[in-house]
Amino acid sequence: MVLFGTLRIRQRNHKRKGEIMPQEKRMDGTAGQRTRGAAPKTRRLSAAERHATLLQAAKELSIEQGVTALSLDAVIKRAGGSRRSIYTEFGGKDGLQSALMAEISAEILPALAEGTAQEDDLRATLKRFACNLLSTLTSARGIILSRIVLQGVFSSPEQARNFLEQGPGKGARLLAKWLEAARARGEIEARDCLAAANSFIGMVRGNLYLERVLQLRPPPGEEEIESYVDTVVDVFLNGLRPR
Amino acid sequence: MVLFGTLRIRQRNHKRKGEIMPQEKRMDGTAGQRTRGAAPKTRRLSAAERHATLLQAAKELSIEQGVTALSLDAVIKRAGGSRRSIYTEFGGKDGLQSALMAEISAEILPALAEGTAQEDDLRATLKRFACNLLSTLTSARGIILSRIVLQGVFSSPEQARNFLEQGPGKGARLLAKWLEAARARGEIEARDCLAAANSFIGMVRGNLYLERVLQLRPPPGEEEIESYVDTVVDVFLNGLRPR
DNA sequence: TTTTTTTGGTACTATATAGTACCAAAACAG
DNA sequence: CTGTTTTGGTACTATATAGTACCAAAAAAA
Repeated sequence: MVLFGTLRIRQRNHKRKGEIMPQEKRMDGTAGQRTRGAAPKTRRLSAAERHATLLQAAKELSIEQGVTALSLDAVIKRAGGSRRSIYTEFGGKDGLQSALMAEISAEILPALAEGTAQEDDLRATLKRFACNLLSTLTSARGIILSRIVLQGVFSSPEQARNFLEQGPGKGARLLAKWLEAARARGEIEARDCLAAANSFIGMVRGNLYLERVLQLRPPPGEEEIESYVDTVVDVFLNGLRPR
Repeated sequence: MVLFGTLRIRQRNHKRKGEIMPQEKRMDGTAGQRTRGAAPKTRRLSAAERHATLLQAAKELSIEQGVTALSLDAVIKRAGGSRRSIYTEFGGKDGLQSALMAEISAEILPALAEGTAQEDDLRATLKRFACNLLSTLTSARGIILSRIVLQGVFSSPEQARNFLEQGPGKGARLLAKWLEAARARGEIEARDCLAAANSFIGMVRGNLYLERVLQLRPPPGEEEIESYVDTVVDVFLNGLRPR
């Protein structure tokens, strides 16, 4: 029955190409007879609840189908509520995506550049840093964020720059400082500590990150990460040791 | 004659999704008055030429605006010819994208796993391999291919697997063989040569590849690549040297 | 040249989906 | 309880774009 109605409508919408804007546009009036606005049965949500629910639904859908496939209809269908709530809460699709990205960034980026140096143990410092980096990057959230950034390169290059700057870039600078301190103590030998830091981060990402972004494997377990990081740190530190 | 038959068939296969098929569909008739099929003025192209031209246009547009934004209208507009040629040549958008991907893969993937070992000089071998890998990966084509793969993860995971397998994966296996040989000669010390190879490749990719995929910088010059690779190889080989 | 086949160009259909309008019911204020 | 505001649900518009139909002109065949 309902289906019948929607089919009718669909057959009627020609007149594309932004044509002259027909007079008969009938922006309402006479609408009394129609059976619109049927039956709200669920409890009303608060603004904050709606906001969170919508974001959550968007996040899940992004994980499941990719960010490019994210449609407002799907978000509404999962989150409940009406299309309008997206517009009141986020201003539209762009706003929703920005909010999604901001939220995930806030969760992820700090973790990518996090770490405290243990003055007396560079190896332990590197290991902790690398484990944290790798597990964050390859986590489900890290992967969504990566994909959002990757797929949005053309529409918002600033976001891409920001991601790299605030994430791996910041991490590399932090790491470089530690390396410089170690060099000053004579523990390692290196020409360009920032370059070395970037290499290290690249080495840590290795294949795992690529495989994760390409959806070819589940997130690694803690042991897997630790074992891989052990090897990497060994090679790296051995490579930098004074001769 | 026969050919005619097949064309007809292709033109006729609509009615997807088994939809309701409205009565007034007016599958022609009365078309005599319309001024369709206006004035073809350009020379006709051969099938091979059309094929190549379309692919080239698709490639350029993918570079400029990203693969997800690729539209058939845009391709036709750039390549000339008619929409139909896409369907006769490639069968549709999916076919075009597959062809595009196949073409770029054929150009790129072999280069990612290319290299010849110089028995007597592991360092030089690694350097050549790394330079080649890095310049290929960060080239315009390498980046398009990466993006196609990245953006198509959900629609065609096999392509993603294939990319990783035939590209970096194959390269890592090749590299691992060289490392094993060097280990047998006592030049290096390593537990797991394949893991070491993967680390090395990750190190080579480093930040450059990420920056390129994110469209944050132009392709690196030869000197930049060589200088970076020098550092990486130094650290790596030093890290593996016997104690 | 005349006939047949192929193809460029265009019109058109079908569909997906972003965004808007609006009713009626729920929540809320008094 | 009564009137006002908010919001869920739906109808509807606008637009982009994949895919189809088909004419007429160009190329090829006869």
